[in-house]
Formats: sequence, C-alpha cells, structure tokens
Amino acid sequence: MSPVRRLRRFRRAELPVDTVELARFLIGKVVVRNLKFGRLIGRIVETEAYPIGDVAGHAFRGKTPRNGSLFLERGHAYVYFGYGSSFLLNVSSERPGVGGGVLLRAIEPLEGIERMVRWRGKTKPADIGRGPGRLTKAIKVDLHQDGSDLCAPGPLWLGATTQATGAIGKSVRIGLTRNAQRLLRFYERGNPHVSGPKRLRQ
DNA sequence: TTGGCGATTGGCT
DNA sequence: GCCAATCGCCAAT
Repeated sequence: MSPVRRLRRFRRAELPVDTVELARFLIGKVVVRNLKFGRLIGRIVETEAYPIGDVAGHAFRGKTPRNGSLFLERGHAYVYFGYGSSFLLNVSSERPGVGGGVLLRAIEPLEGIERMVRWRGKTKPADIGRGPGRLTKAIKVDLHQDGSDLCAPGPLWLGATTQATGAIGKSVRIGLTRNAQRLLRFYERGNPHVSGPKRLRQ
C-alpha cells in the first residue's frame, strides 16, 4: 500500500474508444468514491472486457431497462445485481448507442481502508476488494450509481495517480460458459488483490 | 406465468 | 476445492 499522489480525474477524451483497450488501460488506474464521511480510493488491478457482439456480454441481446447504461458514451457506470447477492460495477466502453462494458473485478485499497473493512465485515486484508461483488461492497456501490458519469466530479469517478503499474497479464474471463475461450481478462501480475485461482494471477 | 440460469460469495471439507 | 444460497432476468410455455 502506498500514499495516493497527484490524484487527478480522467477527461472522457483520455479513455480509449474500444472496450478491450479500455479494459487494459484501466489496470493501475483508480476508482474514487466520495461519501459524506470522506473519500475511498481503490487501485484497479483486474478487469474484464465485454466487447461489441460478445455473447457473454449483457449488451448482446440489445438495450433493455436493465442494461441501458452499457449503451451510454464510454465512461459511465453500469451496475447490476447478480446471483441474488452481489452488485457488479462496469464502465461503459463504446460510442453512444453502442453496447459494451468493462467489468471491474478487483481493487487494491489505497485510501479509506478502515471504512471498507467495516462494510465488508470480517475478512483478510487482501480480500477487501478481491472479486467484483466484494469490490462494490467495499466502496459502497449499488444500483444508485447505475448510469452515473465516471468522468465528472461527483460521488464516483475514475482517475490516475503517479504510482507505476506493474506487468499486465492477460487470461480467459472468470465464471463464464458462453464465449469463455477469449483472452479478455487483464490484471496486474502477482498483485495479491487480484481474484481467481493462482494460475490466473501470475 | 414459469423454470432455468448466471460477469458470485462465504462457509465448510 | 466444493457447494448451497439467493433472486432478477428472459426465453419458452
């Protein structure tokens, strides 16, 4: 864990206009959650791309009330409730009207760790933001944030610090049955906050 | 109207 | 590592 230096929010123009490129780009960047009590910051260490035409993606069958945020211009939040238990946070990733998203699968806590631990309950430090459902629980994200602009000042946004990013690994995505063979998962190699089995973390 | 299933988690072996 | 819990979505009835 290291102090957060020279934190700045992204302008939308800085985000790649392509789902897979954005998924890779976001490794090592940070997600900032502003709450009444203060600020929570997590460093993104694992993502998955759900590009245009991907049968495993929620945008595949077209726009519905549930997945509408995936069709917003890149840099908006798409949050959904999965498996009857967890909220999952995505970043919309294509042009307006085109469906695509990047799932944020894991963060390394940088700021507000005590608060994250309180909301997560009893857990190992490495597990605070390790997994997409744990991540949202740690930074208090739910359906209220669905559709919000992550490139605007406000309760939830994406940014960068000066901290260097380690080697980036690439693998199959986790937990899929359809279209499971494509290498669309990105992660910082060896980072203990990355989810999945050991072979998918190194 | 209904049944199967999923971008998961936590507890137990 | 395995498995049950949990519930909204959607395709098929």
